[in-house]
Amino acid sequence: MAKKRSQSVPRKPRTDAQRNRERILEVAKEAFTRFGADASLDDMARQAGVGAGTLYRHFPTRDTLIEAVYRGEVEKIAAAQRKFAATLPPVEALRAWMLLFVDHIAAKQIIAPALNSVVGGPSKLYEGSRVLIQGAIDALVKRAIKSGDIRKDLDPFDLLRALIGASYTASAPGWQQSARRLVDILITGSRPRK
Amino acid sequence: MAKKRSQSVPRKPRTDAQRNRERILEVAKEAFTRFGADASLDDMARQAGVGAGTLYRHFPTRDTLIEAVYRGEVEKIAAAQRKFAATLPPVEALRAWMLLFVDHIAAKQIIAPALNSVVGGPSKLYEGSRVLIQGAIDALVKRAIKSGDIRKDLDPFDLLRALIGASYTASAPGWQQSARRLVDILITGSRPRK
DNA sequence: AGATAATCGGAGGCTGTCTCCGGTTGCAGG
DNA sequence: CCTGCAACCGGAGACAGCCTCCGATTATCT
Repeated sequence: MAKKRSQSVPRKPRTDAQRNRERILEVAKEAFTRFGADASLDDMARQAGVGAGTLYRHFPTRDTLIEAVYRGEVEKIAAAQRKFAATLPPVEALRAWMLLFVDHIAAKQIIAPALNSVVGGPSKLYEGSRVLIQGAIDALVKRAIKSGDIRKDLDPFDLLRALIGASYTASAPGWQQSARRLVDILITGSRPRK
Repeated sequence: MAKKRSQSVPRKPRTDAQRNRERILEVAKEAFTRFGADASLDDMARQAGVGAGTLYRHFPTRDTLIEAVYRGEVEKIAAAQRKFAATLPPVEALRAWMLLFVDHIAAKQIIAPALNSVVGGPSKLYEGSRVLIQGAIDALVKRAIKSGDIRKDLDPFDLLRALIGASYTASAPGWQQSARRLVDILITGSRPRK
């Protein structure tokens, strides 16, 4: 009775499948940032040297592919929260994180559309990412509230919504300064009424 | 030599053309709000009882159609600015207008994508609307600055960007309260540093 | 009414999405 | 090693939406 994989253990994926999956992800990342969220999937398949069927088996819908591509990005943002919280005073941590958020989002145009669901749209696809992002800003806001720098009744979501707006318009010239100013306004507006 | 329309005067449009144009606009408004910005144009043509060719002659691209549909909405928003400015104190006028903006935008999902260009995206298609919206918020902000309720160095665009974010996420439950809170935060954050 | 110019609308080319399935290839167990 | 099975591969093709083209139709002017 050494090994028996009758049905429970799904068997480890074949190496070629794994390789293909990664090639597709690579190509997709490139394609999405170049052509936006509606780049041709068939093209990506061709460019990754696989058939369309393979692509669609790995990523049944466009959304699953997008999600897979930008999951890494989301994890970076979540990780940054921990770093900022550990090294900066509450308000500065929040500010730094908000700026980073806008930066990263803006860099990858893909994400913006997907974020709709992050903040509560109908699709349940991005649930995992939603949890990460929300957890990050929740922690930062909670900390800033505790230190008395932020109004007690602030809903972190409100800030998130505004940030998404900023990222949507990130193509416009001078958006970086604008984003910085917007973050300032938001933080100022979130301080306790004196 | 009574009338001569050799080439200059373009001749008034045929009544059937006019009628078709309006039917298309009606159907398009409905379709866009129901299915979002990428509803099928061929479907609209069918539903309006015209051929695809007719639709595309009236509105060469999807964007021109969108613009035509939401132009009315934009004009309403611009008009409201004048009303508010005439009847409310500066800050309240600004607040009221911002809320109205989010409301109207949210009602028509179509607009959000189009607004990218309003705030300065690459497309020149929505130039007219951009001018209207920008003029409105400029006037309100300028007035509130003059009355000393708003920081002198505030860029109206910054507010606009945040509002667009709010409208993007307007499908989420409770977005109306969220929008209201966000507007409050923005206004508070825009007051002069004491 | 007749000429003229604009409009109508559907057929059809094109492109992209997604499915289906025969052929192929890696992965155990003998 | 080698054999069988399960999983994977990939391209053909059905389908849908976008947009164009052009013969037939209809309004407008003289």
